[in-house]
Amino acid sequence: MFRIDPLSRTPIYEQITEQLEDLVMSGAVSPGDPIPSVRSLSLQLKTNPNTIQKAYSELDSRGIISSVPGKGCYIRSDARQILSVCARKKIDEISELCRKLKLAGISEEEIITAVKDVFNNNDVKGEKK
Amino acid sequence: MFRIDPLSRTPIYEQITEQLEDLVMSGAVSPGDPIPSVRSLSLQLKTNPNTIQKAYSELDSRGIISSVPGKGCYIRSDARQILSVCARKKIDEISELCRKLKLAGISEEEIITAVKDVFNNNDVKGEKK
Amino acid sequence: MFRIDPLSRTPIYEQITEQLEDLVMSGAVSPGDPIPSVRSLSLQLKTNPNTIQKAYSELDSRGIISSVPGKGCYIRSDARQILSVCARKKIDEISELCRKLKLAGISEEEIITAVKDVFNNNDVKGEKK
Amino acid sequence: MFRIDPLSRTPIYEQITEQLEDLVMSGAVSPGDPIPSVRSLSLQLKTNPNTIQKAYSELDSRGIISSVPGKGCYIRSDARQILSVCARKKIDEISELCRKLKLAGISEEEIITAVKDVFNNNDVKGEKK
DNA sequence: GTGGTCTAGACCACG
DNA sequence: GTGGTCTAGACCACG
Repeated sequence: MFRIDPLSRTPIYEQITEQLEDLVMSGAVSPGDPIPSVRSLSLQLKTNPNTIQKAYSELDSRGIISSVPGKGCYIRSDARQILSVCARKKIDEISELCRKLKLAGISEEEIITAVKDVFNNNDVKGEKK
Repeated sequence: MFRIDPLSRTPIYEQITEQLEDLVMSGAVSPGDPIPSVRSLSLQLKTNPNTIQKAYSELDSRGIISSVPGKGCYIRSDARQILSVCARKKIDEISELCRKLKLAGISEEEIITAVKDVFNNNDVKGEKK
Repeated sequence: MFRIDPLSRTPIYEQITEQLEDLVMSGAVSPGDPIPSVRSLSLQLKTNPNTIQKAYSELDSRGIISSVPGKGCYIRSDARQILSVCARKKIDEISELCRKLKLAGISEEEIITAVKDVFNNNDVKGEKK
Repeated sequence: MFRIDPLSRTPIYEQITEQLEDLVMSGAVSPGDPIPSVRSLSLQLKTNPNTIQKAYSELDSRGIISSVPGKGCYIRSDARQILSVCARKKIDEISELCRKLKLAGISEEEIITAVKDVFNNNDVKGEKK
């Protein structure tokens, strides 16, 4: 379910939150679905339980998951909507990157080609067509 | 010349390097131009001189500026070329963001519109049309 | 692992980067190997942690080591290749020294003998034959 | 007589000492020859007189020049011999560089070729044949 | 005045 | 425990 790179620069807890959010958005997990317990996931990923705990707390505070004491964690019903709203903020990030690319002399076409590539292909992350 | 947000999670020294690189790419500063001395900038931004020093060292090692002990720092002649090469990497960042937006159900058109907006307008950073 | 001369004019942090690079090239340390933590090395060498940090940051930005916050630092897989490329620049330094030696009346033979000595013998650094 | 690069990483005073030593070794200046006064050289090179003073003090303490108050500075009679002795130390620097190059997998032949190039050609510094 | 190095010590995020 | 950032303040070489 998760793939962790312990040597990555992005913190492990962040890799987890990011991947779970991706799973929610892609429909791989649905509202109401249970997610692994802190303990089981920490064993599976061979990470410190505190790290998993931090990831789950983060997701909880964002409204993505809900942890029910004694019962476990599950995806909240409005998880997708929340993430959709967040997604729009990423458009601003793209605009900001475009501004820098424009200054660097990169053409509009080159960027649009990159955007279209993502939407035309069912690329797995990082895969070359 | 610089605007620092001491409460941001991006380190102060990184805010400085980023902003100076933007100034170079936008043509606001040109090769050969002097940049503020470590001490004067530290006074102006109310940060520790070491923090400025770290930013300048970073820029020096990247080939953007040249620090001449006893004289000051200035923009290197090939600064723009170096940054242009780096800029291409930002396209990958855009692709990654697009992948997430695609999952979130954002349409290709919406993103392309945002890209075109940047290239069509002479937007000042952060300005709304 | 390291020998520091605090009275040398070459900065402590540079003595460290240089020695670690030598250890990589000599095969004394290998890709994936961990290197001492910032704190432990600072205690061992009786220097300030910031000085070690600076050395490690430098090595990180050169691609020799990778610093993983919360985990430690280790030798990167491509460390040797990077250093091999850098090594070629040292040939220019030798040419420059030769020019001065030529002016000083030192014969070509004498220098070539010195070069051959290094390659023929398994000299430990600084050992006289 | 001197060519100074004010933006170079090597201090101006060191550029001066180095160049004067080269002039002595190449025979361009001879024992007993006068060298420019501090004031005239500082005007000519557009540098701070203190910088010239520092260079001359350095050369004086090494026994290369002698300054006679009220009369000026001149090359000492034993200047060449002193520099010849110093030159031998440069062979050690070459050996040290060779050790690193050996570790980096650079061949003996490649280095010897570089050495021979210097001795076979009357290359001006930095000139390609 | 300029940049560069270093120490001492604090605080942070991460695991 | 780990590395990373930052401040305060000292001292250095260079010009």
